[in-house]
Amino acid sequence: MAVTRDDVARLAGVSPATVSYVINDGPRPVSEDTRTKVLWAIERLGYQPNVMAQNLRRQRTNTVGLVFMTIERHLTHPYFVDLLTSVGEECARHGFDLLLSPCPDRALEQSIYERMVGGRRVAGIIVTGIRHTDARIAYLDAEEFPFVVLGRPERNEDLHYIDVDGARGTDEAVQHLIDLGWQRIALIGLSAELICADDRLVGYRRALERNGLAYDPALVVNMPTTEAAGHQAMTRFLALDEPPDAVLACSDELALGAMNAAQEQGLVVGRDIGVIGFDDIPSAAYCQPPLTTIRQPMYEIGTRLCRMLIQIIEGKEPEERQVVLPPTLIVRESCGAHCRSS
Amino acid sequence: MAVTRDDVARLAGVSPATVSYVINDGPRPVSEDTRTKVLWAIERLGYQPNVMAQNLRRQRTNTVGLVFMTIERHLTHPYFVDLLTSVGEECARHGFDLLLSPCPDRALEQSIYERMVGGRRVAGIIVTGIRHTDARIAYLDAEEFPFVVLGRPERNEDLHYIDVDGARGTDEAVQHLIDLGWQRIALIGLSAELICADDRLVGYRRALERNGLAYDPALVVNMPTTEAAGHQAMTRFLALDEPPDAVLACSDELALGAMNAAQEQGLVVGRDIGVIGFDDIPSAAYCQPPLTTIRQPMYEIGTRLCRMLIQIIEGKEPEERQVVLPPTLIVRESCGAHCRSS
DNA sequence: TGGTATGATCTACACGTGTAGACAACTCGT
DNA sequence: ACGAGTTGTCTACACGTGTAGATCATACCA
Repeated sequence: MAVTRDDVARLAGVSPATVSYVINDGPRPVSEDTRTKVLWAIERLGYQPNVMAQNLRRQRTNTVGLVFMTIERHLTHPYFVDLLTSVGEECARHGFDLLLSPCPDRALEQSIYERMVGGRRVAGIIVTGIRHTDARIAYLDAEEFPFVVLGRPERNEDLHYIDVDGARGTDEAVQHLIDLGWQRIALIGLSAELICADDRLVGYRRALERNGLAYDPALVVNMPTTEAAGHQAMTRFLALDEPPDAVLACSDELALGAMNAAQEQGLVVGRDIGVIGFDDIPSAAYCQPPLTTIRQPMYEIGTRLCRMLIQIIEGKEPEERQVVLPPTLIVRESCGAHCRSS
Repeated sequence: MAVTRDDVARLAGVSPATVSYVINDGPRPVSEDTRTKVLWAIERLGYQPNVMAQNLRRQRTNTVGLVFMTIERHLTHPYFVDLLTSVGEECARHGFDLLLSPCPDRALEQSIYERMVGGRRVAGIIVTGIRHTDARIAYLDAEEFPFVVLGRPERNEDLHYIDVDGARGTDEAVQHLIDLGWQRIALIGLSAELICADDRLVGYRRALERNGLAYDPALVVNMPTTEAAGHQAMTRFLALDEPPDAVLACSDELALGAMNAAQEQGLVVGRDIGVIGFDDIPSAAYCQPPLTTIRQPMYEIGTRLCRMLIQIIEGKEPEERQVVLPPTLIVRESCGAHCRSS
């Protein structure tokens, strides 16, 4: 049987309450003398408070929940691992745990959230992959359950979120392509239901318009974030009567697939066609040619998002409520910067 | 205030115990009549049992723990996401949750496990990235805590694990390279502390020996699983007086980095130098040239591993105890199969 | 010196559930 | 018709903790 608070109290010659006061730096003061005795007994017995009992008593778990879609990938893999890492580390810093739930089917999504919330399995939730009129946000709002959002929901007045300015990212990327002399620029967008897909389309159109280029719907597609989808999109583009001479893909995985398709057709990426990705995953720097891409500070986002959530859980006013971070264009070779700028 | 079992009991006109018996299909029988009334009341009130109270009473959480190293990546990103997905889905099938803990520093590792085990935060643990004389396994064994292992620990008589036959994978890959006419084959291995690093070296040497090729230590390095490391290793190889004409990398990310380095030097991968990777991550099929690689059935491994663990947690004898799965060589173009077989 | 404020500690209970023990109603064989 | 067995239900407690209320010693002031 595991050692309990009562054992510690007995060994230290104090009451169980006093042990709790020491452990929690509790609501009552404890004399230095007693504290020492208790700490000694804790050490001696190797006592660790029973988390299940603490949770029941506090009516709260020190756990943060995160649901991730395993179909229609809404986050690229490396990007997602960065998020997990940063969120997990920030949790650990505050004595929190991270509960992860994959969602293999949209139909199960609601029940997964209800399970987390209704069963009080977690104290707060990080929501990702925001969609138009997202039922999850309505639900969490109605339940008055603590949550923060990765991305910018539509009705967001009193929500807590951190987002990357996707429009700015695509705008800068398109401008960069235009500056290099590309004329007919296609966009491989994200799944249309995602709000950030719109956002990125906005930047794309804005840059075209500013430069007096026409917007051609035939040059825009929406895809899940996979190499296969990128390959498919590029193949389709190249079969057009008037194919694009450059492509902006809304994820690096899409971009890798697109580059591959272009290369299959004998095109030299960077010379015959320009390609830019989004995210700056590790392999972007090591593909051939190295991929120009729009970096998102994912690690930092995860950290700040998690800190925000924990502050909400603990009833404090979070230091930051709504953050929009700028992305950074990382210029490598796939956009043609090295062939064409001379 | 949340609705409790007592509320349901009151509404249904039965005792709280009866409600529990219905919910758990409990240790006592319940009449069909009563069951209906209780289920109606549960439905009506939207009752969900309080997990914290259940945990305390049962002295067990329905939670599986997984620790992952965030330095010295021991798993490639896509590979790791597959593991998370499959483990998470299998957990959900059994009503379990998945607790994830990143470990940013080897020095913290022990305390992370102690936190999970000692605080009874989880009911069982999945251990990955097994090292020589691994303290974690000794610890979990000593605590008699339920755990399963991804990979094959050294002293494994009574352990539960699932592993991929890495030696067989590297053996087949080297044989394939030799069959294609490559003569001087280098190995970019994993971090030397990993047991599977040894395993793969064994297969590499076995294939060389069988074909009468000398083993040259200058052609073997150990690296963390990153593109940067692969790039560095290849650069070093190519600077040798007698550089290799083919390279087997123990992860696809290493292979991508290695291909990139070779291409920087003007070599055509598949013609001037053969490259084979390990894992078959999604981008392996979409890099240029497409990467020949050794596929590991990660999704299946995660599923079976998790099922094994849950059976152990529930006190059943697991259906399988020690499994070694064969990897599969996926031939694409980076090995030169398309140039040289004609 | 008596009264009061303060600090340190203890006793006792609630959190919501699972289930053992008690008990009542009902079945069945003799 | 009566005891024994079975079935269905209820009452009561334990799981280990956090903390409010009570208690007690000590310090301080008038």
